[in-house]
Amino acid sequence: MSKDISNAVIRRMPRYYRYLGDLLEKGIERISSNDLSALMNVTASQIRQDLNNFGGFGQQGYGYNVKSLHKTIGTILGLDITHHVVILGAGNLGRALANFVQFERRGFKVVGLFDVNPELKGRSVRNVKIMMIDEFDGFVKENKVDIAAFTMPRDKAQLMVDKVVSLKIPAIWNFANMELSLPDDVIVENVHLSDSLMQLSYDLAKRNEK
Amino acid sequence: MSKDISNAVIRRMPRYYRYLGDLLEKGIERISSNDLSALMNVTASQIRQDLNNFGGFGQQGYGYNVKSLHKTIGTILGLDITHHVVILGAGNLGRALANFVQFERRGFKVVGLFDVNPELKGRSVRNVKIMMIDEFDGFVKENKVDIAAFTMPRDKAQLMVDKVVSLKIPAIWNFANMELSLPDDVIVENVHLSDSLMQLSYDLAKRNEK
DNA sequence: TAGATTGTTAATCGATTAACAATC
DNA sequence: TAGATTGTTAATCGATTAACAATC
Repeated sequence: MSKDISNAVIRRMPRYYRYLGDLLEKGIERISSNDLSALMNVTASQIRQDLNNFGGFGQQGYGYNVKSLHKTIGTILGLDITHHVVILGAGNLGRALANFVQFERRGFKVVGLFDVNPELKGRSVRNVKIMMIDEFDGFVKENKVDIAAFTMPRDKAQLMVDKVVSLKIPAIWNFANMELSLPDDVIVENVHLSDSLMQLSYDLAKRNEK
Repeated sequence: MSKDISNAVIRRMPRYYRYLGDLLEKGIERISSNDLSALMNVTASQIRQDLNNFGGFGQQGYGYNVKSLHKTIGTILGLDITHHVVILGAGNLGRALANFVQFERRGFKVVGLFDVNPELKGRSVRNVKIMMIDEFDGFVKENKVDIAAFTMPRDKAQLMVDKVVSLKIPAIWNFANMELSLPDDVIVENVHLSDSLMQLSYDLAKRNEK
């Protein structure tokens, strides 16, 4: 039933989810597209269009039930499924991700942390032992792994891509500041911190220009 | 001279910059929009349109000079200007950012790291001492600060927003998993790791559906 | 000069917004 | 029932792609 929903829509879903989560915490039961639009600074029309890609979740004259909409979007995003994550690179960034509490709440379970630095061997982060990278192959063969987070230095990244592909890990969460070349069936989600910084830099430059 | 270039275009500039940097390293002197488009998996038309927003950087019959285009895009993005950054929250993520080498290469200089945890007091990361948050006001009054990176826990974020606004720091690089409510003249660049994870989750769910 | 490739206009495509009938 | 608000169609707007004359 994948009607191929546009990426622009998908990218907005986590934001809806976040806002609905906040409303839920505040104990708000229902909300109209109009009120939500004021809160989120988008048009009510867009909210209704977006949600209707997945089905009619609202009710005329009432609006949307916060709790059930939140849950539904969670399901759409696959947050009710547990994903097993390995983190490749146990430096500050890798450890930050391993400590990231949201992680587990959203169904992402860190099952392994790998590094090349022998000093880190045996240390653990939130009950996950840091292993050496030469144990990686064996580990993946023994354990289900859905996502490999790339937090190693840039120069090790392409090498690990090849490993990940040959081990048939379906998805990569890429923090290495480079474009990974990959077969089409591997899912990649890039977090280019460097690009984000450049955007900030541009905005500052434009501001000063005025 | 800000003709208000569309955000879609701006968001693509860092990627061009990255590719051109790679080409430069490989010693490639010139490239046509056509060759670059094949490399980057976008249309040649889009490349030419994008670049022409800022001026005619190419030459008919020749293409684009890699080195000068790289430099020009760097200037457009404001990478030749030094920005002073404070990191608010010296946990793993804050320390990871402080260690981020790209950072300084792009004109971002970490001038201060702040935390509430007294155990961290006096420790330093890449020659930047960790200070206590109560020293923050004084520090900002003595030093130029352009960007505050928000790497503290979510519940401290809105409090720090108020501080940043009253101290007139122009920009926030936000890693806290929440929407910050801010006056319009404060620049914010959000890095919602949580959203990125959800996107990944969605892609995995869709894949499994097939 | 001939060939290549840009800069730019025009055509197409897709995404957003507006409007309103359906309906709770 | 009357009022509110959705779901959805139609209109608009903006972004991408195609095409080609200009020009190096």
